[in-house]
Amino acid sequence: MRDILTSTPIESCPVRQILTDVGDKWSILILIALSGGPRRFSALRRDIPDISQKMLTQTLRKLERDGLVSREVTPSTPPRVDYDLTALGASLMHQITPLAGWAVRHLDEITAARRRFDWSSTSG
Amino acid sequence: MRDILTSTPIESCPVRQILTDVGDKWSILILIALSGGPRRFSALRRDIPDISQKMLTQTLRKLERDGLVSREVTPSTPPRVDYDLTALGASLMHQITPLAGWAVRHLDEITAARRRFDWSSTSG
DNA sequence: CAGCATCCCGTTGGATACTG
DNA sequence: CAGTATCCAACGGGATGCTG
Repeated sequence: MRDILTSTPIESCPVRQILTDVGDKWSILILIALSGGPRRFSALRRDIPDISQKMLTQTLRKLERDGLVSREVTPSTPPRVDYDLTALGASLMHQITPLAGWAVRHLDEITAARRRFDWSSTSG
Repeated sequence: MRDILTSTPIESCPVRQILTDVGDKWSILILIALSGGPRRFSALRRDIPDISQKMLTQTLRKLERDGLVSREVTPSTPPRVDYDLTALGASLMHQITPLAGWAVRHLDEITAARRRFDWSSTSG
């Protein structure tokens, strides 16, 4: 597996592509919110209280561009926009879920490792 | 699942923690390189030609701090440092591998979606 | 309601030079 | 060989104000 690193340009490493894609500040939170079912723009804002309107729009556009999220506009007044996971997005979430499980199970371990590291840097 | 978004502070979402951790520019590439077995600093530089020495050091330190990578110094002249996955790091990679498989299988689909999106933005 | 446009700052990461 | 230190450019992302 190691040879894929040198044999291909960095950018084309598929694992890296999706991790940098979904590894930004808001993408997974949006995907998690949408995995509960379709959701309007304003509903997503309530789901993720800390996100700014700019970043929600921007991240949704990116996810739509990647084919992970669908966007359906109802041109009423006021306008209404529904977002949903595509089949591709849902299949990605099926991969993320076990990873989430791992994260939950091992978060304490990571936190403990950090404490040990910071401690032995400070004192010993 | 959606309620974990509002019921907890953003930072404590475990999925997000590991994704922002491993989602930076170099972490996974290093973890992939190390999943082939222990590796010296200079060997890692060769495995990942584009990485700067600064970022290799920095990222290795972070991974070590998180308990994902071990660092063993042999104080000879010239010095020798061996890096390896810890048990925790290896178990994380067991989660990443299926995700990598997904990425490889669906990369074309994502690329196609992007082309469609960019095309319909430009013209029609 | 669901955006877009602008300004601005903090962080990430690259280039380069030096060291035990 | 395996780092550390410094400087600097680029990008991500927050705050604010305006619009169909």
